[in-house]
Amino acid sequence: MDLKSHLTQLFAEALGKIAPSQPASLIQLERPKQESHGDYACNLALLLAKPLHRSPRDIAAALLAALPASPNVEKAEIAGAGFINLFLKPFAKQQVIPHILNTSEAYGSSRLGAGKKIQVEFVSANPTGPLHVGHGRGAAFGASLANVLDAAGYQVSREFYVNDAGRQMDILVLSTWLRYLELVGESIAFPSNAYQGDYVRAMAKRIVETHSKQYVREQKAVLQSVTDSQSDPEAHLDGLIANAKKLLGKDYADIHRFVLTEQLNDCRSDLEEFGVTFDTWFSEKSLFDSGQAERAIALLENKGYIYVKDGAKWFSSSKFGDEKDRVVQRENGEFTYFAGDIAYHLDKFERGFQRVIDIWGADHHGYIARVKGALQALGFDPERITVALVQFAVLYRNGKKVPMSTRSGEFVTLRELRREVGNDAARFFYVLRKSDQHLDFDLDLAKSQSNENPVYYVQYAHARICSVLQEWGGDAATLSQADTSPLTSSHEFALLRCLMDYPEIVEGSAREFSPHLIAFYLKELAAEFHSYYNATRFLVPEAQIRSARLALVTAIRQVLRNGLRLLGVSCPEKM
RNA sequence: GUGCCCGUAGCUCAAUCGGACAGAGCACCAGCCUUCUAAGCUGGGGGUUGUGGGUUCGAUUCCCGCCGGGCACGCCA
Repeated sequence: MDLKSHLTQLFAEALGKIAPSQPASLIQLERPKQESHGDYACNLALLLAKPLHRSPRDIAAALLAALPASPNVEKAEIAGAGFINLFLKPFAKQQVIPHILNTSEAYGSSRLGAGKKIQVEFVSANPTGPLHVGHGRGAAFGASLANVLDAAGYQVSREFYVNDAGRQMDILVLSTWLRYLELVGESIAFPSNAYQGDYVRAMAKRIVETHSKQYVREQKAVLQSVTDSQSDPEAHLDGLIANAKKLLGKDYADIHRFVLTEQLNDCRSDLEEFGVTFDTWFSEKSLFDSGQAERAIALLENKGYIYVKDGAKWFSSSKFGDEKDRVVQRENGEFTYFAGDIAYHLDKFERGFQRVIDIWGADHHGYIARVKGALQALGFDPERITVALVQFAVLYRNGKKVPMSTRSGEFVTLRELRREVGNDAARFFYVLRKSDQHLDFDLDLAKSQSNENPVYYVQYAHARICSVLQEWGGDAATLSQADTSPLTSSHEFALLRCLMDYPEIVEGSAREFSPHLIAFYLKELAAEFHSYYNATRFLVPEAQIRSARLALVTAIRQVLRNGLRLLGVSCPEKM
């Protein structure tokens, strides 16, 4: 049993003696901010004041008297309004070192998730161009969160929803085809609202190389009865797309497939290099091809939540907390994106996930109510879906905001960012903020090799420890047997406390879906270590003291490794 | 206009499912390398937590009003 559970048990026994009718679930132990308040504080007396109609300090005194003795507790005292503060014996704190050294990479893992199947869906970018720095944040956040949930004992599945159906893909196909026509000398004015990026030209070039003039069509036919781009740019695009489909026929499907494959491969390798991998790449298009969308809408229809208006089918989402009803099938028979999402979430639950986490860009927040509503209508508990909104990352270069727009081709890609600041800095910076906060990503700061850069600060602590152990030259495996009783300085107690907290940090991070807690914890642990390092020499002649200190720093190194691994950041041994 | 998110030190951000005197980093000032990595450390000044109420033994945290910022309000995806 871990220390905190042991202490909680003590209070449970005391509570049983003085107020047997009160539930033990009331008991909460917290880490006081202030050192003089001990190692753990319990507010049970304050919580009992009202139901017992007694003063908190009275109750605290009774609890204290009923508290069983423990070999781990030095003393317990009443403070403030009625807190009971526990002070641990040094031995109880020092024990964490052999515990960490024995459990190594498993230290911090827990059974909070109890093996439940949980799915984390993230990035899910349109495969219509390179990932940009906004996607990078979703990727870093999602990957870290998935790792944290994994450590917390969930059975985690990482999924990427591929938006391979719909108009944006058609625009990309059209864009590529138009660039292709340019290359083979059959130029048609390139619409300003088509995809402008160089990657489109690159794909066109590949098509020329592999298919020569196979996809050339008569200029006049391409522009046949297409709306003028001046009067209505969007209708202009749609007209061109319609003509492209008609003129290219099966060739259109080939280009579509080629373009999609290219983009997905690019996306996949980009993310892999970033340390972000997925178990499943789920195709939106497959939901429509397989009839799953149709089936999902039919299920809703059977339950009476679908009606027809203006020729379209509507889902009564307003009955489930949405502002208004939403179209699921258009007048022309096509399903909307929303229909796909209903089918997709239904599929998630049918695959047996108890919990589902959707990580979306903040601009999708209006979408939450309708998706949860649809699942509720289908008979599922909407609480099983958690939507984590990730605010946009705004890039700053030379103190100025970098403008971004995918369509205009004016954006900084995730690749460029990674090349510029490195994977480690990018991963760490992205999760250094709560996900629902705007992120100002300062490029100059992230790539500066200075102490302003938190990722180096944490990695540096790790490298320093490696360096010490190398200098020592002994066998680190023997340190788990070391006598840790000499560790009694204030620095050492601060570090022991920090190390003891790690499992709770991981649990809290999992419970609140907040990987940033790991990043903040690591900064704090590194700070405590650097401070200790400067104040204390480890490789001292006295064998007992030396072993104790080396055992401590080795335990610190282990926790730094465990935490950095959750964030997908490397642990260099030299810097 | 309606809905959601956010307002904390000069700047960028924390604050343990309501806890005790609100904490870090940067910037600024003053110090520390003959030692295991100075990408480091030590010390200092910095706050009416946007604002006005309410609930509570206790509020940065929960509720309401106002002010300020962001996002969303399509048979787009």
